[in-house]
Amino acid sequence: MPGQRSITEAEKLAAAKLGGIPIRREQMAVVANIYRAASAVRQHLENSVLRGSDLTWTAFVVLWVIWIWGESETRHVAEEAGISKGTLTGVSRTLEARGLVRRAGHPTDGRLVLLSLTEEGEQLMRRVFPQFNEEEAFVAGQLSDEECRSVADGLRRVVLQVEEHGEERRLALLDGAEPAPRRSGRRPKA
Amino acid sequence: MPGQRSITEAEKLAAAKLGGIPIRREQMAVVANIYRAASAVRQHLENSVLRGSDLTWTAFVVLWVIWIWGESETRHVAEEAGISKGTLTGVSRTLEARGLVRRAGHPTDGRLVLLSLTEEGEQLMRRVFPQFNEEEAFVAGQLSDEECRSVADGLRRVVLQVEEHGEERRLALLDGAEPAPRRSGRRPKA
DNA sequence: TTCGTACAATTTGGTGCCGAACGATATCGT
DNA sequence: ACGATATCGTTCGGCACCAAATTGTACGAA
Repeated sequence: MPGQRSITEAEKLAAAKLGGIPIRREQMAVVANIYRAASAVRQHLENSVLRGSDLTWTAFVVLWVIWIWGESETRHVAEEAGISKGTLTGVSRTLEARGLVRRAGHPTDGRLVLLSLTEEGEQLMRRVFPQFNEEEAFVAGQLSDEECRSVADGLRRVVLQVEEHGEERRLALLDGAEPAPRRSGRRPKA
Repeated sequence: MPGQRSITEAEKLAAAKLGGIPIRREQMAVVANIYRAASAVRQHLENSVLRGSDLTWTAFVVLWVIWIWGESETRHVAEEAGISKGTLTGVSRTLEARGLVRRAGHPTDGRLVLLSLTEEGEQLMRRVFPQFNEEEAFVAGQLSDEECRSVADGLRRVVLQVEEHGEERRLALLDGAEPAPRRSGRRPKA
């Protein structure tokens, strides 16, 4: 994890490198710390409670979504879990092979697949989630309940900003230019 | 990205599933939103400024660290960038192949490798970082400067909590038991 | 009926990324 | 000197993960 040589020092150095071009310091700090915190939290949870049950972060999130919302269509699960449909196909099949998840076709629409927890999956979540939540409490241990609410609210506003205006913003930035291909992944046919 | 069916509803459902076992709601919300925000921000930045320069998030972070701190030993870069040493080996070699990074042996300690930016790498950062920072400002657009500081401070406390007490906490949780192997990755020899 | 279009999940190609094992170098104790 | 030990960076095995291509199902229009 980050050595935290202090972000404000980094800002000064960045400013120097740019020869006076102004930097949005607060916004830079918030983004940097969002990412640091996410890595730290994920790593802590994986290495404490999740590994004990042989679950990756993503696998746990998927189980959690199905647990909470009940039997759901895969595209909804993928969106809620924040992963692509393709990734979910693999993860859900792994979980099915381990007997934690059931995959069933939709009764009337043959295109859909419904995911639900098996009894074993339910038991797992009843056992693991309290431990998970306990560690969530640990990582947030330096924040009061009120501070947690405040931070969570600020982050929610960031998520909403990207969800509501991100696409439009990206289009404006490109301004007609082709979207620039991704380096990795399957190459476009054309 | 997440459909945000509302976290408070999720809490109620989770509470119901646990039959009255109490949940640390605020802490749960803060962790969930840290992760949602991190994904949203990363995705937005990758799909706007980074793809235009054919950089992944990780590659950019690595370049940024070297740019800010100057020629550095790889283990420091890895820690600061929040990735493992093994990952850095691959990333830095890719960047070297693209002419953005130089890799040099340490003059007196033969085990070390020093990373620095080439002139081309410097130019790239002078060009890309302002765009990057502009998008950082965009994603934080719904927060005032003061709110940014407050959120960043809260997140910093989370990071510090994990850095300072995470290891000890994990050991206490295991309480003597073997650390439980990871599902993926190379198998232990024993 | 039979297209064509829309939309579902899956397959595929390729990088990201972690952590155990490994090989090379440095350092300390004797 | 010289082996034991620590500490680099690298290699390697394997899942995560995205986005394009593909395959399969549904459904309205001709």
